[in-house]
Amino acid sequence: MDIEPELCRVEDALDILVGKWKPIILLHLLKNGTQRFSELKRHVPGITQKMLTKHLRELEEEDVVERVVYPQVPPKVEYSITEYGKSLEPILAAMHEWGTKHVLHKQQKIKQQPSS
Amino acid sequence: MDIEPELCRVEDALDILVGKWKPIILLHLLKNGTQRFSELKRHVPGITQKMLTKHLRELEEEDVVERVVYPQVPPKVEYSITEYGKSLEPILAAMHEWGTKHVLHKQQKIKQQPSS
DNA sequence: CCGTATCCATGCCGATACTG
DNA sequence: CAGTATCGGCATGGATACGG
Repeated sequence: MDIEPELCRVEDALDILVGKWKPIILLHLLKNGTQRFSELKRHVPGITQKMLTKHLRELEEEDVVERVVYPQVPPKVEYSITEYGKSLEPILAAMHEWGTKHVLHKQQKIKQQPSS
Repeated sequence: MDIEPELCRVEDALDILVGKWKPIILLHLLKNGTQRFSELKRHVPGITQKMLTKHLRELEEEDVVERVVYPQVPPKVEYSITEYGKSLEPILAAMHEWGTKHVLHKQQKIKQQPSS
């Protein structure tokens, strides 16, 4: 470990990952491979079309996701993780492991703070 | 790998880490141990008092940082990482490694997009 | 089916001034 | 020294309606 804060390159990855639905979108694409817009929308419950479009565009801009449009009626658009995007998986994995390991901590806290 | 998106626990860690100055603050506390408010302010160039206070309070709220006040004049307040907070280090390390490994990718992009 | 456009609420963050 | 108070800009994200 022992990361020099001055040379810290932590922000770059964070910038890509931050966004309300971005992690889940990426995990879906990582696990299930290529997905259509409507498939993603179904699998990410609660997300609106606007946000899904926006996040996908941003991830595309970062070269993390690839977008392929099939010029046909009705339209068909497929999204997939790029090789570059796959390099983010260790980070997601680290966060996921941390999250599963520390669910208890969170539950303890809720006990301490009795609801109104 | 192969994280089930449905059981995804990625957001918890992310919520703690997200904030303009939080990663650098944590990195400093991890590397240099206990630090006074003014020390942190010096070592995090550009941060305002307000943001430093705010972020530290939020990290404290998450049990990631501990705050110790010495009741004396002039005031002295020391901050340090908790054991729980240290568990975040692998995540920071993963992001840092990713960042250093992919600086080049970013530079390539800038070349492709000639400035105005 | 895969988007845009618009409106709007909230929150993050900076700048600045003030305090025990 | 270590904060708090106030103001204001800007980005994020939700709701909804519309379009090719």
